[in-house]
Amino acid sequence: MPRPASEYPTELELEILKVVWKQSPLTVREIRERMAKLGRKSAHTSVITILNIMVDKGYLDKKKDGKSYLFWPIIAEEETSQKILGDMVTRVFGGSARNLVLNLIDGEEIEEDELLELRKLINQKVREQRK
Amino acid sequence: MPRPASEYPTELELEILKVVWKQSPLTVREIRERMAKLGRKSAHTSVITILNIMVDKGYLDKKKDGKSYLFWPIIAEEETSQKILGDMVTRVFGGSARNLVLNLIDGEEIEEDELLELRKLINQKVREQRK
DNA sequence: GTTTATTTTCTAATAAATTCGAAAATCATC
DNA sequence: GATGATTTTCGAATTTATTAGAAAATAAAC
Repeated sequence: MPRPASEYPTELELEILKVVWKQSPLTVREIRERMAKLGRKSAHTSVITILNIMVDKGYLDKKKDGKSYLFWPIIAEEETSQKILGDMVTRVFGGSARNLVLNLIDGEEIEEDELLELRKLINQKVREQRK
Repeated sequence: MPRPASEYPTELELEILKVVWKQSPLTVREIRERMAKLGRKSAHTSVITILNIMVDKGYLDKKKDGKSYLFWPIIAEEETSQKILGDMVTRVFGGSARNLVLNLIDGEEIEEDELLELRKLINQKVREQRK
């Protein structure tokens, strides 16, 4: 038994999702154009193939519109991100969200103003939970 | 042109790295035993194959010891986590570490005491940066 | 209604990731 | 130095992820 299928969108699928999360429904042509603009150039048929796989996987839905199809997402961005992130917490950080954030603020990824904003957000969250 | 090779350890490679980060050097047999204990049962030859790939990729080094080889990591856990995490910030959260943490604390992943500890850690980091 | 442009369907190829068996090599032991 | 146990080498198979061309379908335009 080789590699199991990913439980969440693959890299390419995520790029497509980002496009349709921003605006939808879109035709294949429109999705392809937006992907190209983001630096990912694929043949028209390649895009169709992936889109149909994504429909099969339950990430997108489609309906005929004249000669072509319209596609739109049926999974939400926030939940998808959460799933990917949750998997990373488990796999990379041994299940500890704390360790993830620790690693994040130890890297160079994050600036002081972002840190201050995070502190504010955490305070809000703590207050919310206490209600 | 299909999928490009991953820039950081794959899922299985990461499992093996976790084993050798914990203790090393180890023989194939020992690595295999520890993986089995963690729920990942593979044939002896499968483990060898992966280990040699990991040596090729520069994740591990090995040296002969009697009839068998000893393996140990030559990449650090923290840097590896940072790389994976950084890629996720880019790909999933549009480059915003802030958005990642926001998503994390909005999920159910995190308890109040962890939140409080995070706030403490952020305060420490802010103070450090100001020095 | 035939030509033309666009779109989809169908088929297939390629590389990465993962898997492992048969055979060869190695070392210990008798 | 033959026997046996363990280990590695070598070759190959399988599935996912990604890619795209040839042919067929569709709608528009003349």
